[in-house]
Amino acid sequence: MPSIDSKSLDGEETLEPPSSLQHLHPLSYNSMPVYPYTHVLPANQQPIRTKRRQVKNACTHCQKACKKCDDARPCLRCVKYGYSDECVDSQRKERKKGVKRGPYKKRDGKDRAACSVTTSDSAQQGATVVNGVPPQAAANLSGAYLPIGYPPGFYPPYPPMVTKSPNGAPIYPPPQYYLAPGPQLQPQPQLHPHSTQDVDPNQYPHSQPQPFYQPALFSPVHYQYPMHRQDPSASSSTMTQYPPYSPSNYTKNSATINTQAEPSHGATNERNEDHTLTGSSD
DNA sequence: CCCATCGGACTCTCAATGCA
DNA sequence: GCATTGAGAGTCCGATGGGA
Repeated sequence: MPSIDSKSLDGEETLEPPSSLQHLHPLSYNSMPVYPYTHVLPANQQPIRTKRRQVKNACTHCQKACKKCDDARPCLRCVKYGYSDECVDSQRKERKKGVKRGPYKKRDGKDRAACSVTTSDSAQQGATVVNGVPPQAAANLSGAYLPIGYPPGFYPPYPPMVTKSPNGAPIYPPPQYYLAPGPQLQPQPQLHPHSTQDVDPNQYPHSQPQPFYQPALFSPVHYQYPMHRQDPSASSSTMTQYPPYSPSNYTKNSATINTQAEPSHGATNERNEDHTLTGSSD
């Protein structure tokens, strides 16, 4: 029985795909890809560390345990530990208002120049953001260190343009890539991390990155490749509003996810969340 | 090996502030 | 009105220790 790699849950190591799959995708387990994709950087350009990414709202269990959560409910950690039913967003305190802040310090020109194209955070991390594109993505745009399978320009703007609808749900731009089925692999028995029975549709939706690196565990047996839309603006001239997450939006077979159709969730996605390649746009 | 705990570094959010 | 700033609030890394 395969189990969810606890390291990838708590130790933040990314799931290592089978060696034969390592060229396919380097995403971390939880749909929150870490950029830059350090495995494609030359050794002398390996960043000290990548920027940590946070979910908007950790569930109560992860919050209490100070462990990494994810946007799905139940989150992976709660699924693993059997807290699926209790996996709910933690309450956030209202931000204080009316706090006086005093006059702002003016940054000198040198500082401004030093981070003219960086965020304060990325400057801290030594990661330069160029025109809204993460550093490695920028390199990819120029054709350098492009991971196999990623066409130039595959990466979305960083952060992605996300606006909010009147009801507060985030609105994402239409994806410019979709996933095309790749070559069929050896058929594998349908497995689920927690059951040999049918997957409970209320369980964690395993529709996100699995096809890229754990086909043996999750099936389908097709790899998928990101393909550029012929005409993104023609396919959807407006921003796409994502419905709130609902387990019914998922199926146990991620091959059935129509990555060109209305995305299945994303209402809780971070503003600067990278897009995954599985079409759920989070 | 797995899990719980937790200090503190890190990240994100957004009201206050400043400027055109 | 919009951009910038920076403090508050929250996340979660990583070390540590206990139990099976």
